[in-house]
Amino acid sequence: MKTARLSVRTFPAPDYDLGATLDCGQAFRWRRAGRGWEGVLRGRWVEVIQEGDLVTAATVGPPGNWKWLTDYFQFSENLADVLASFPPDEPLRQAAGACRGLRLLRQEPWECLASFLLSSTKQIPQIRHIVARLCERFGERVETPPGRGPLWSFPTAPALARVDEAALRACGMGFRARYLAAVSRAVASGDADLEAIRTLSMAEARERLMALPGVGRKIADCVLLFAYGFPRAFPIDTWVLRALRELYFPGRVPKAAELIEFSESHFGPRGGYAQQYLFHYMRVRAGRVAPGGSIVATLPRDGN
DNA sequence: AGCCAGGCAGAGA
DNA sequence: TCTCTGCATGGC
Repeated sequence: MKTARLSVRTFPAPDYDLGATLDCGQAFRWRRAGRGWEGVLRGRWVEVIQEGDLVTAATVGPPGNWKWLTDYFQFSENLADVLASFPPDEPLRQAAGACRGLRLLRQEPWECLASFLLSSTKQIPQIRHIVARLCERFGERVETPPGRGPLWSFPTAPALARVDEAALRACGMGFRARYLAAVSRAVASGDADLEAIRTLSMAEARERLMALPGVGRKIADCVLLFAYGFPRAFPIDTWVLRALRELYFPGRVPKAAELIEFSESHFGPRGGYAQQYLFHYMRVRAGRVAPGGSIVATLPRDGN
């Protein structure tokens, strides 16, 4: 048996809280591994460890130019610019203070779409569990270093299109199986072209996504933000809904349409980032998640 | 035991 | 255009 060859590289990652970023509910496949995290990117096992302003990544086999990894983690995004783009209101000041270093990833559209299809009225740990079973049963085994894993790639759309709906349901996804089966077939057949969506405006891209069964405004906005990188996409889920109501409209209950309008006009060109800060802030406040992975304490404090 | 979870779609008003 | 409800499953 040939021994896997490990490739290692360190990247500068200032103002980056890797733990919070991987654990905040935008991606569902990362798990703690010793001092770091391990997961699968583009069918490839990856481990990432943060030490201060540096993130060291390890993978198996030739890594090429590592673009597949740097695109995903968006290390070169300047967080100070993002925070400076936020409106200077008190809720966001609190959220930014509580979630230092929280980042948006840039995920692959298919995995992101399929994962959020499974997310409706599910708690984040439950989504992780369903996705893990889906990968284990229908993904491809990924090469891992000795003593690590096993891990599987996220199953492709054609792979899931071949699976019986009952087998999907057996992963614990309940009524969402019908949607996942239908969307898998649409993507596998080419009726839905996830790559072509990259070239569209946000409104057009949202329209295409919402045409898929089981994809409404919220799931579409998650994919627009987390996969396609539309910076103003602002998914409003139950947590963000509560944040908007409690923090921005105390004392009355605005309707959904008014909140959507507010979210589009108030939060600026990086509204999606603001949304993720509010989301994470609410969950931290409620004790649903640690403020930032175990690593947050090693982040540099630059005063104020 | 009953309520809620990173919602959506269809029905009825 | 709106509000209401059923949908599977699991955690608390």
